[in-house]
Amino acid sequence: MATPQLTKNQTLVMDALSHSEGPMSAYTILDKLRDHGFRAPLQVYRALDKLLEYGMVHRLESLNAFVACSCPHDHEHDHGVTAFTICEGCGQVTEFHDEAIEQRLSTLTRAQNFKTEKTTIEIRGHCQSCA
Amino acid sequence: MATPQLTKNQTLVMDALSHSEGPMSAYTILDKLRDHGFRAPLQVYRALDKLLEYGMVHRLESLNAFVACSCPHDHEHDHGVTAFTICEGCGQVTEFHDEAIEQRLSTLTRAQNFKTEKTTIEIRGHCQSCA
DNA sequence: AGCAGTAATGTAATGTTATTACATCAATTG
DNA sequence: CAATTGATGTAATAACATTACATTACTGCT
Repeated sequence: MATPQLTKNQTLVMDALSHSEGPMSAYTILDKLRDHGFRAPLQVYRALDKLLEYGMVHRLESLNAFVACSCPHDHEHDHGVTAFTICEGCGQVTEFHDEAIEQRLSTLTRAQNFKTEKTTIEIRGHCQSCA
Repeated sequence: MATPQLTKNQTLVMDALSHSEGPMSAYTILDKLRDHGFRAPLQVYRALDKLLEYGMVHRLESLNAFVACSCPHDHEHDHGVTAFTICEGCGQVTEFHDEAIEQRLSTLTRAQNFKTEKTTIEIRGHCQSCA
């Protein structure tokens, strides 16, 4: 998917996430952007929907929070399954991709004739520094 | 972990989940149990916390909902990583376990010196019937 | 320029999920 | 039986997300 030109609100939300150390909730983003004219949650959620669609942002289901995609390159092609380690101590989130896991999940879902649309893999624990 | 004797509220919540076709939200459980004297969300959440701890119930992060564990036997030992396919059509949830994925995740987290506490794997899509 | 159609935005209200705080009751034990 | 601990009851509030509707901005066409 080619990354389209972002709108004003999308750009603001993307910048907020990019400059953040870790994941942010929609309401945290909202608060960060009040100075830029944001007033309501929907402004954030609408921007996030698009950014998720473009693959520039990921949603962390177990945190109800969002992070900028850590892949440096553009988002023109799908990166397959994305997985995360999430440190309970410092909040650090590390994104990774693994072909072997992807293959294995594919085999398993295929065996049930299940058509995968989105895969969530989130590992909660403690990072090296916080262990 | 040995499964302890369940309290009244825990039993009610467990029964509600066991007899349900699919996952239920905490508030749906609450509504089902009003006739049995439930009045407040906390009664449900407290019971769920224990049932999760005992491994008798799983939380589906991507749905904010809960399902009874499908393992038939008691819950005295850990089953390692649990994964789910979740059909967007009919809501059917299938629990599965795979040693290969577990091993691979273990290798990957070990490489970052990450100490895993809980792993979430949820695959959204469509089941054979709903494809 | 004028117009129509579409995408983006603004705002309010509401719906859904989860937790905090505090009081009470019940079972166990020394 | 006092003391502790675990379970429960209740109210209030916090946190996360969506619906509905009005308005504005952009695009393409004549």
